[in-house]
Amino acid sequence: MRGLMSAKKLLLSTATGYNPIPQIVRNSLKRIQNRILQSAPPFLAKDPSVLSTNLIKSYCEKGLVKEARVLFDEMPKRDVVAWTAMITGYASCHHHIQGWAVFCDMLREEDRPNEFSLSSVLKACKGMKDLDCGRLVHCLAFKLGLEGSMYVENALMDLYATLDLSMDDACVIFCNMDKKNAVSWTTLIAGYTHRGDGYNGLALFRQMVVEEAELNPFSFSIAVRACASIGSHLCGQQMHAAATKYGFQFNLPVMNSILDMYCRCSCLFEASKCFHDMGEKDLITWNTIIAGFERTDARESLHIFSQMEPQGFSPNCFTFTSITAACGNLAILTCGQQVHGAIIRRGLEGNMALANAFIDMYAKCGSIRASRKIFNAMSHRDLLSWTSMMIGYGAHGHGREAVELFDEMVRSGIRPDRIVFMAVLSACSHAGLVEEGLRYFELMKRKYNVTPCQEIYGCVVDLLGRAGRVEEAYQLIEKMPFRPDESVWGALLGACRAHKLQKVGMSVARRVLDSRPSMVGTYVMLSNIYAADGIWGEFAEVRKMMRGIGSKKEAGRSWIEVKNQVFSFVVGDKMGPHIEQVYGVLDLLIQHMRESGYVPDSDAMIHEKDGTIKALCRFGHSTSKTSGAEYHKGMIFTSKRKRYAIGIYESGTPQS
DNA sequence: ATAGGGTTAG
Repeated sequence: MRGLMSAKKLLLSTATGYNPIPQIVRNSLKRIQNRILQSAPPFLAKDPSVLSTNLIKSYCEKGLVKEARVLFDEMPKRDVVAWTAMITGYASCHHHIQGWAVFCDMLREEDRPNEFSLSSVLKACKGMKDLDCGRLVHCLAFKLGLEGSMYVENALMDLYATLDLSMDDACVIFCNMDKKNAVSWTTLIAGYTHRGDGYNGLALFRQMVVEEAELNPFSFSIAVRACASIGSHLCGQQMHAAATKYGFQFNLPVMNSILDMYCRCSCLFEASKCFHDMGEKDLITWNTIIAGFERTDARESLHIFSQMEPQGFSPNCFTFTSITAACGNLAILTCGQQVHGAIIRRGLEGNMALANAFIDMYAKCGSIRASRKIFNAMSHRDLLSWTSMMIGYGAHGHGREAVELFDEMVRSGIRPDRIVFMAVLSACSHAGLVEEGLRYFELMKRKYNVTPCQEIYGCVVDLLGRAGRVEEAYQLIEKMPFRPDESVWGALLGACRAHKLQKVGMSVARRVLDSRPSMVGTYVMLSNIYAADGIWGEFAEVRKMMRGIGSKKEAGRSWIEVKNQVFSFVVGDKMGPHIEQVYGVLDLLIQHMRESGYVPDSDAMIHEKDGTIKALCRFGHSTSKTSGAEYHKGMIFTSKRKRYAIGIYESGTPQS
C-alpha cells in the first residue's frame, strides 16, 4: 500500500486550518478508496476494514467529514473501531450532533461501545452542551462496566467541569479515581480556571506539585492562565521561572499563556520583553500581545499590528476584533472604516464577535447609524450585540431607542444581565427618562433576580440626581446594602453641582472626605460646587487641600480626528502644535450648539473667562465601567448639519 | 486501526 503512505505524507504536508484542501489530495484519497473497496482481500496486505478506518481518520483530519461519511456508509461491515473513528471525526470537526447520532446508530445496531467510543461520544456531548446526554452515557458506562476506565473518567470529568453548574460531580470522579494521570489533573484545573475560579485552579496545581504528579506543558499553560485570572503577577512570575526550569520556554502555548498573563496583570514591560525574547512566534502570540496592549495602550497595539504582516503573519478574526476595539477607543473613524473594509474583503463579516466590535467602534466614533446598520444585518445576535447597541444609543443620548431595544431583546428570548441593565439605566439617565429608568431598576431586582452592584447604584443616583431628585438619590445611597464607592458619591455630588445645591453638596463632600480622605475625585467635585456658586475663596482652599494630600487627579485628555490626523488637548491647553485649529473647531461646535438651541452652561467656566474653555469643560471627561474593563466614552455632539466625535481617555500619554 | 487535557477577540 505505497499509495496510502504517500497520500498520508501528502496529507500531512498540506497546511491545516481554514485553507482549502488541494484537489490533488482529494483525488489521491479517492484513488486509494477505490483500490481498497475493489480489491479482493488476498491482494491487500491488511484487512480492508482497517484501511477504510485509516482513511476515515485521514479525511476527518483534513475536515473532509462528508467524504469520510460516504466511505463509512459504503463499508460492508463496521466494527467498534470504525464506529469510534466516525464519532471522533464528527466531534473533531465540530459536528457534535452528527457524532451523537452515529453513536445512537451504533447502539441500535447492537455494536458494543468500548472505552474509546465512550470518551469520544462524551466529547460530542460536551460540544452539544447537553449534560443530559452526558449523564446517559455515564449510566451506560456503569452498565457496560467501563466506569473505571481512566479515559472514560477523564472525559466525564471534563463534561461535568464544563457543563454542570457546580464542580461537585467532577470532583467526586476525581477523588474516587484509582489512578490519576496528568490529563486528570489538567482537566480539573482547567474546569476551575475556565469558570473564573483561578484560586481553586492554582490550589489544585500546588497539590499536583506536592503529590509529585507529572508536570507537562499542558499543566503549565493552564496554571499560568489561573494566575492571570486572579491577577497575580507574582504567582505568574513564579510560574514563568518554573516553566523555564522545566525546559518549556520554547513551548508556544506555554509562552503564549505567560505573555497573556503579563498583559492581563498590566506588566507591559515584562510582556514586551517576553514577546521580543520569543524566538518562535505564532498567530496566537501576535493576537495575545495586540489584545493585551489594546486594553491599556490602544495606539501601541495598532503599532504592533502594523509589524505583523511584514513578518509573515496574516491577521484573523481575533486580530481584527482587537484592532477594531482599538480604533473605537481612539475614536479614529477612518481607521475603523479601513479595518471594516479589510474584513469584508476577507469574507469575515459573518463573525459575531467581530460584528459586535464594529457596533461598539462605530458608536464610539460617533457613527451610531453605521452601528445600527451592522446590528440589523446580523443573522444571529448574542447578549453582547444587544448590549453594545444599547450602550451606543445611551452615549448618543438616544434613550428611547435603548429602551425599545431592551424590550425587543427580552422578546427575542435573551435574558438580561447586570451590564445590560447598566446600559439601559445609563441611557435613561442621559435622556431624562427617569420613570422608565426607575421601572427597570425595580424590574431588574423583581423579575430578573439581578442584584444591583456599585455601578448600578451609581446609575440610579445619577438618574435621580440629573432630574433634580437629589433627596431621593441620597436616601437610596443610605439604603445601599454595602459601602458606596466614589462613583456613587460622585454621581450625587455632580447632581448637587448641576442643581446648585451648594449646602447639601458641601455636607455630603465633607462626610465622604471624613471617611475617605484619599478620594481625590471628591475634592474636585467639592471645588466645582464652590465654583458653580462663584465662591472662589473656598474653591481655592479646596484646591490647596488637594495639593496638600499630594495626590493629583490626572487631567482628562481629549482628541479629535480630522482628515487622518489626530489632534489632542487638555482643558486650558495653551500650547501644542495645532492648538489654534483645536480652538477653531471648538468655536464651530459652540456655534452649532447655540444654533441647535443648546445654552452653554456658564457654571463650567472655572479657569478662564472666555467661551471656549467653558465648552471644553462641558465636553467633560468621563469614564464608566463595563464588564470590569475601563470603558472610554466618546463625547458625541450632533447638530443638523454635522456630527462630531471626541474621544476621551484618562492617561497622560501625549497625542497629536 | 479507534480515545483525553493547554494558549488569543467580546
